[in-house]
Amino acid sequence: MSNLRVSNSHRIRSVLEQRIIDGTLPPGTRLLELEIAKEFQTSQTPVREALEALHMLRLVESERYRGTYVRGISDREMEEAYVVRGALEQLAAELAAPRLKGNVRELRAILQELLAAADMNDNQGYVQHNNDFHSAIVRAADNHLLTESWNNLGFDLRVRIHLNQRHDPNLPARAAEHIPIVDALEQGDGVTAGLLLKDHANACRLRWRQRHSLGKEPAAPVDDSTPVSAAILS
Amino acid sequence: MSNLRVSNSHRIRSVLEQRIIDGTLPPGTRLLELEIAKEFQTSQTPVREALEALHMLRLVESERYRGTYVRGISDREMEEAYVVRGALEQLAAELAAPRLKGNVRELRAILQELLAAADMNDNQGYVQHNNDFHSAIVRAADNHLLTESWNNLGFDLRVRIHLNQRHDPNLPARAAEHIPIVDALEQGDGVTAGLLLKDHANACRLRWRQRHSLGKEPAAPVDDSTPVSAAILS
DNA sequence: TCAGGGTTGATTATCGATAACCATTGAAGC
DNA sequence: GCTTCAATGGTTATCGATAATCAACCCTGA
Repeated sequence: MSNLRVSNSHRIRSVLEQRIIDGTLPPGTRLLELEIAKEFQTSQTPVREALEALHMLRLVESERYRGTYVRGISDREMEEAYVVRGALEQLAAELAAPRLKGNVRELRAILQELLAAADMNDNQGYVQHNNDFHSAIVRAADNHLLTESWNNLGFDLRVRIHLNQRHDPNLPARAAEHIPIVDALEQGDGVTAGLLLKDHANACRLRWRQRHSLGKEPAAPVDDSTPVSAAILS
Repeated sequence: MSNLRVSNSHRIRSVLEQRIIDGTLPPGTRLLELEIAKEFQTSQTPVREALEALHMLRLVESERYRGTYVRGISDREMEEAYVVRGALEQLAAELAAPRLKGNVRELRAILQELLAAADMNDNQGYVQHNNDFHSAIVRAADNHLLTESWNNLGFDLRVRIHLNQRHDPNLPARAAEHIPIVDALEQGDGVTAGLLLKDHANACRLRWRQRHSLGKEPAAPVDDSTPVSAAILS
């Protein structure tokens, strides 16, 4: 094999990941190790490693001696992810505020791109910049485990998967929710920024529910606690 | 090979994990695939899978073509973990409260064992029941992703690793902190329980700092925000 | 003495083949 | 017809060997 800078397993992982995201491999699709190995002109070994990695990303499921399948992401799981994300980002804002006080140049730049993408109704761009925005705040918190936990939610993956199905009809309004967050961080007010981020995640969750599980499962609300920030900001 | 109910890779993973935890394999130890394979009478393949799993647990580090090493857990990482744990458990309490209201029999049972272990100064038991306690609350939140994020912190592992070095000198006092948490949950007051859990994590973090990095790194505080619950409970 | 570059030993990454395993099927017994 | 169980086909789990890669060492020439 020629000079390979990335391992075979990594290459296979990337391709399969992309296919799952763009819907080429819909949920339920069976992933046969030898079949994939044949396609990528490799042996079974790197395929197994790639599948294991996808398993960690929760993109596939596997059963011993039974095989590996593409995993669907349920509306319920999506809602759960929003709830956890809200809590993690609230914490991130509180930790990041001292560092970002008077130093939000990068954040504002991302915000501009986000707003521009929203105005042009550019979904792809919106998702990208939105992820950059939240990621930047989390990284600014300077807590490696927090960053890793946030990444492990695989939120970008989830969103990109579902984006190929249905997307938010009103991107500009959604993008505008990010403005006061930057303002609060610029002033070093982490508590307010945190509450705004939490509310933002919750709002996204509710919009998600409206668009997908229209009125479904009202018996088991995931998190309908009162948005505390409403009172603070009024 | 005889009738194996668990895979070789899983068996190897468990043994190595235990050795890392109990200090048989101290941080920095190099893990040679073929050497381990020889010891476990297997080929390199299941060893590789085991090492990959340990890598996901952040117990080892590996570099391409360079090998795998046992990873140390720094005091800083330990503090980071406490901060994230506090946020996740605060959320867990809020979500779990409706479910646990008037239904904390299991929690109280665990609490009794926890208090008993603390009184007997039984470290092993304390760690076990303490983990059960927090785990029970997280599971009661009925949010799979939250549970997984919490598990991914690998808190039990971290504590068990460091437990073999130095442990909390006053277990009963620490155990007693759990009592008001159960009380709040029994009344369905998730907000209070959440704040108590957050404070509890923070207190653990500060005790940790006192015992380990005595007065070190005062320049970069991880999270010294005021414990909000103090005001609420007064 | 020292810098550069090829060589070697050690180790991981990958391979192709085999063993272990599960679900299904179909025949035999009831 | 229904149940039981052994044979079968398809797939994963594991194997032992080879290729790829890296770091350290040893030359060589200045």
